[in-house]
Amino acid sequence: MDAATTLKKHDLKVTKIRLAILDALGKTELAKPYAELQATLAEFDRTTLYRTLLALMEKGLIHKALEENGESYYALCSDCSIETHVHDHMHFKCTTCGVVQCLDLPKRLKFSAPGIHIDSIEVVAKGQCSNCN
Amino acid sequence: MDAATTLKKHDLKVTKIRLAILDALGKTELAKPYAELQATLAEFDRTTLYRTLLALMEKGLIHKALEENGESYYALCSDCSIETHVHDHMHFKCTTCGVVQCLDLPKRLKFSAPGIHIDSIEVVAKGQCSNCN
DNA sequence: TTTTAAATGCAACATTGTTGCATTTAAAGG
DNA sequence: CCTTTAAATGCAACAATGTTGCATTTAAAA
Repeated sequence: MDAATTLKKHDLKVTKIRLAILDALGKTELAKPYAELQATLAEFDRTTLYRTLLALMEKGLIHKALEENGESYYALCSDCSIETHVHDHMHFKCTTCGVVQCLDLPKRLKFSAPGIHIDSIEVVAKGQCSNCN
Repeated sequence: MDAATTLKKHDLKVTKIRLAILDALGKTELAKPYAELQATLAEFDRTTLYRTLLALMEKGLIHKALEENGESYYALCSDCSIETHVHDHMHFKCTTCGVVQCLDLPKRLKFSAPGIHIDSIEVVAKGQCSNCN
């Protein structure tokens, strides 16, 4: 499914910056840092970028994969095309080259603690990617 | 062990703001958001707070428990008194009242993925705390 | 083609991060 | 208890990102 169709399916108008963001994130399976997105999309006002990222996140087309030292990394949702918005994956950051990617989790994690009710779990792993080790 | 002794053991001079930060974080087992720390420690310059938090993190007395929407939550390290700096715990945020706390993990987590080498894993869970459910 | 709600661009301001530098201070040594 | 000095602090300044209001433009429905 192309980006324009995806946007329409999520009740979002097809606009230039929305196509550009999906294109920028869609070229690889990797998460992109905000600064890189802003540089790539420098032709647009940064307020528009800010609001567009919010809109795409709200509709479940993209997600914030990692937030580290004030820098946010964004990635496409692998399940863009379906209704429910689940994340059966973890986020991995290579501490050598800096890439951030989404990895599948073999099974859904379960944790528990007395008295608390857990709705969602996020996992962030750090180490060396296949290019760096 | 009191805060002054803890500072000395980690080669940090005993200063007013360092004692104040350890005191602010030490009253409970909960992580405190940066804004709250800054308000509590308003008598100090925010640059000093910034550099002091860095110093305390570098020496392993405190850690950043969570970073969410640009807000960082800080907490004491439970193993302040020992040499090695390990975190066999997860971070939990109550989506109702907003509290962030460190919870023990029953066992050390292990993940693997083809081609990559994982050094560390962080887990962030969200849900309702014991007061809110 | 017309209409209009939504999207965009621009201005403005808040918060946090970050560095340089002059001043103050903790604490070691005499 | 003093002197000394490396470290800590406060202040100024700037960068990056988050956030809102409002006027203008535009996607897409009628």
